[in-house]
Amino acid sequence: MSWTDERIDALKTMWEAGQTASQIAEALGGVSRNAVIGKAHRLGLQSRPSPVKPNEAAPLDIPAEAEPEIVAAPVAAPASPAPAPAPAPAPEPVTAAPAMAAEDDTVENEADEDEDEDVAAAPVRREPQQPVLRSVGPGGFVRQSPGEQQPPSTPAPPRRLVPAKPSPEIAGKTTLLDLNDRICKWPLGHPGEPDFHFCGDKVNPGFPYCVAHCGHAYQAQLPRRDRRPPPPLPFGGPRVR
DNA sequence: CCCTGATTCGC
DNA sequence: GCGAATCAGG
Repeated sequence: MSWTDERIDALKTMWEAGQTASQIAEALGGVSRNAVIGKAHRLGLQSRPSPVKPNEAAPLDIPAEAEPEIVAAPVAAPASPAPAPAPAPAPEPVTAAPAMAAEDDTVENEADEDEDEDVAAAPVRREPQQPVLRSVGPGGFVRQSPGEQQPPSTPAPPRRLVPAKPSPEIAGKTTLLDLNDRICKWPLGHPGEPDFHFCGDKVNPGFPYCVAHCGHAYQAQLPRRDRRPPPPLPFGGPRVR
């Protein structure tokens, strides 16, 4: 399995969204957690708080007390409830699938679609290989253990595979696949919901978000006694169920 | 033990 | 460049 542009892009997005290397590896399929980490580093992606790196304190000069240090605000940073990837797309179904789409990795699509669906209305760009996003609960990830995955013993779908159909609500919105280095990755809505999408505005250069959302994600670090108790609203409020 | 990311180093 | 092996903290 090689690092195609799509896979690299997915890696970047998920890494920046706060997914763990394991989750990313599982979502991409065909790569190990180590491979994801190695690739992320080679790409120069910024390290997220590592359990093993106590953070190298700058031994150089500490006198700069003039400006308030900018830190990522954990409250507003949309790091935790990132889009949870769908089950691993079963990279190489070794069992000869009869007459499947040849070129691309096929999305796992157990939902049987009948043919008369009209998908032409959605101008949303679709990559067949991209894992479908799914999530559970407020801020919770879906971790799928190997045991609960689709048994590979049923790899021969009797029906033709149809690319996952994005919901009508997502039409025209910025989806995961639309993300790149230039557009705001601030999530709107909740992963797994039909209209979950991203801000999509032009980024504040050097940041993953637009100027407005940078204002949410990055806040001046105040002295402790002046801090407000952080409102736990990572994504604009708990999911209503 | 499990998890995590970082790093190394042979390929 | 890639990723398994290894390390080390939680």
